[in-house]
Amino acid sequence: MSVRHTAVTTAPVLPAGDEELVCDIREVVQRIGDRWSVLVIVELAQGVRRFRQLQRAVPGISQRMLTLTLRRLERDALVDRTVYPTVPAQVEYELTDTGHSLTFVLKMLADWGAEHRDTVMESRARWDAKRPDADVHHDGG
Amino acid sequence: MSVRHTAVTTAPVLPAGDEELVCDIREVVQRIGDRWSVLVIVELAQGVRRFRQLQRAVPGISQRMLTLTLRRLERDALVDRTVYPTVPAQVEYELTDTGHSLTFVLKMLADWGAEHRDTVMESRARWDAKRPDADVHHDGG
DNA sequence: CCGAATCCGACAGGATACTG
DNA sequence: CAGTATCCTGTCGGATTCGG
Repeated sequence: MSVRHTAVTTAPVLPAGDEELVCDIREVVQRIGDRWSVLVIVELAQGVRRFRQLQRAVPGISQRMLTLTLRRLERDALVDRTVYPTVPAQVEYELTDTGHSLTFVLKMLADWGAEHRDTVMESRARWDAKRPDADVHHDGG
Repeated sequence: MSVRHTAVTTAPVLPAGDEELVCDIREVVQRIGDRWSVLVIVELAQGVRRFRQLQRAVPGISQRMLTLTLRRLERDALVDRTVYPTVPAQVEYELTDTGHSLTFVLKMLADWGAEHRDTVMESRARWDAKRPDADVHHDGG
């Protein structure tokens, strides 16, 4: 049950002075760092979904944000949108190959999160207990 | 130059109905999805850094945001903070083992970004050309 | 069913000035 | 050097309403 096998035992993963690399990370994180993109991608990773289906599968998302999120994903070639000219209209969304390739990365994130959640949570609790008045989460309240 | 070797050829990476997994992804992405955390982590991946060193290494970050970012990272046990009672004060920041383990994940993100940046950018350009008036990036302008 | 348009609140984050 | 405190703005995202 040791955790150390994930700790640093080898070379620096992120080489110094590689601005492009830093830039790439930033772009990706910023892209999927919004409130809903990841949740929509994960749901679409299961297969083709229609609009209402997605809205039900992602609790709390508004119509507006679902639309916006899907448009952005479509714009970035992560999601394909197919309109069937039925009445009423019917639209299907599915991940592109690029979008699917992202799910591998998301899996890595999930694994890291699962492995270190306890450590993070405990540290967080200790920090909050020691500094009850400091509010670092957002602006200085 | 085919890109298909990264496409989906195997099983679904993200199993259906795994709420915990989804939750883990969200937490991680939300945590490092802010404007500065990744940049600070990448810089600290090079080694121990002092406050001013970090500020110079991360162009554009304000004192306020550097402080906030470092506090949050410290709170989550991703960064260690060491104060030397010299005059003037001197403080050193370094990644914890947990923090270092995150750099592996960031490397994955960087690799994905590097590999798919062209695809995304081209799609984005095409989308914008086709819908010049639609502004999906933020609120409806 | 699938959206677009409008209004509005909350918060992240920048600029600046001040402290130890 | 290493922060803190205050003010202010831009942007994200929710609620609601209307259209195809």
